[in-house]
Amino acid sequence: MGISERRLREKEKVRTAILTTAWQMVKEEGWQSLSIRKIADAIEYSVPVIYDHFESKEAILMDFGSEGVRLLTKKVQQAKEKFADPVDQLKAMADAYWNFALKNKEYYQLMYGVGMACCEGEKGLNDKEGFDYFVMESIKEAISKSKEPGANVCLKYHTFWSILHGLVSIKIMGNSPVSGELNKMVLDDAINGFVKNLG
Amino acid sequence: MGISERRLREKEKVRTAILTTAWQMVKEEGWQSLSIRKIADAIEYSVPVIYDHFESKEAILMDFGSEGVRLLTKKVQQAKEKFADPVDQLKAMADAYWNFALKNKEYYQLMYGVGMACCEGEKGLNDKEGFDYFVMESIKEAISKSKEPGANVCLKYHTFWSILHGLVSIKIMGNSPVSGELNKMVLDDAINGFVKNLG
DNA sequence: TTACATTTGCTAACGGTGTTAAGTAAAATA
DNA sequence: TATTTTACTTAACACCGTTAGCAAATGTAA
Repeated sequence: MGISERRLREKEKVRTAILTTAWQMVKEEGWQSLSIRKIADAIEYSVPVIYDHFESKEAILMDFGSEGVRLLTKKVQQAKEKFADPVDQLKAMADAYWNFALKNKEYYQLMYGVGMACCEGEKGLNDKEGFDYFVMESIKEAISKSKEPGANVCLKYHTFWSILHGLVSIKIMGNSPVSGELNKMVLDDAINGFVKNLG
Repeated sequence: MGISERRLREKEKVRTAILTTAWQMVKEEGWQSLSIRKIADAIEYSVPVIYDHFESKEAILMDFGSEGVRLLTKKVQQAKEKFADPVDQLKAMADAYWNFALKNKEYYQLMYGVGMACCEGEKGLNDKEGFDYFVMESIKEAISKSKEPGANVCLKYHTFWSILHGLVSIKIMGNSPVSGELNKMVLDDAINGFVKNLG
């Protein structure tokens, strides 16, 4: 009796439809204008059907949030793996982070609440396990080879991340009268300063 | 005939009541739960009265946004004036920025869209004239005394600002498992790195 | 003082939101 | 065939920002 299997498959189809429709809307009109009712309308089901698949609107957002974290982590890891030297790794990871954020503005906004309310308090930046680990690994290695091998790795990681997040946030909010080129220069300048300051 | 004056005064009183009530609500429950209807209820007027004083809800937000910019600029200016050396000025301004943001989380959120939607596109970071000027002045002076007097002031300013904004945003979103102390250390570390990298 | 005009504030609505209770019709099970 | 379960819908609840239309109070002019 593959009936229940078929049913499960069809249920999964609806779930996927919800997510792809929602994503399309967000890409077209931004997070602001995403609504349960519009999704329901687009997938040609009534509103409560959505609540059979997601507990709330926020649950849908969290789904995208996790996806964003996954994608970012992967990109950063791939960038890191291309180099053996820890400083090269840090520079590559910074670049990867920057590229991800600008190519996936909507993900980044949701993940870190840039210009929007995101997964209130609970999640957000927490389960970024992966990014922090990859970066700290490289920092630790770089520090151990430096003049100050006793430097605080966690502190340095936070500095690194702050620089990246600040740059990205400002760029995404789009009020900086600065061109994309200059922005890339700012990134390189900031990361160079960071690396030099490692010792 | 001071009648129209009295009327103007009373109108101003209502306007003030709207703003102080709104601010109190934001302080207590955050920007999310601010609503025109709740304000009307609290000031004991009907809803349309609010539209006699503000064109829209966003106009109220913008009012707070301008106020925030004014306050931040003032704090930064005062911090700068305490020192003559440009590097000391930069450090003092960074501290002032940091302190303002953490003591006035709600203002900062509104001004730069941290964890919320703010004055869409139009304003936001733009009319920050003052902060950018003060910082660039110090940077210019610091650079002229340095080994690389030809460095790009605008680029350096953006690096400076990115570091601050990143740090503040992460702290405000509250997902960093980092104590206030370490955060202050991160700030000092990042600004030190920035200054060293000026040349 | 009367007649008109302006201001002031209200009620009630429009169209939107997330969420849920209650009911129907179809399908699976006994 | 009768009963239970599932899938799905309609309709509501309680909000939201915004605005049209109206009543009462006030100011101005004749």
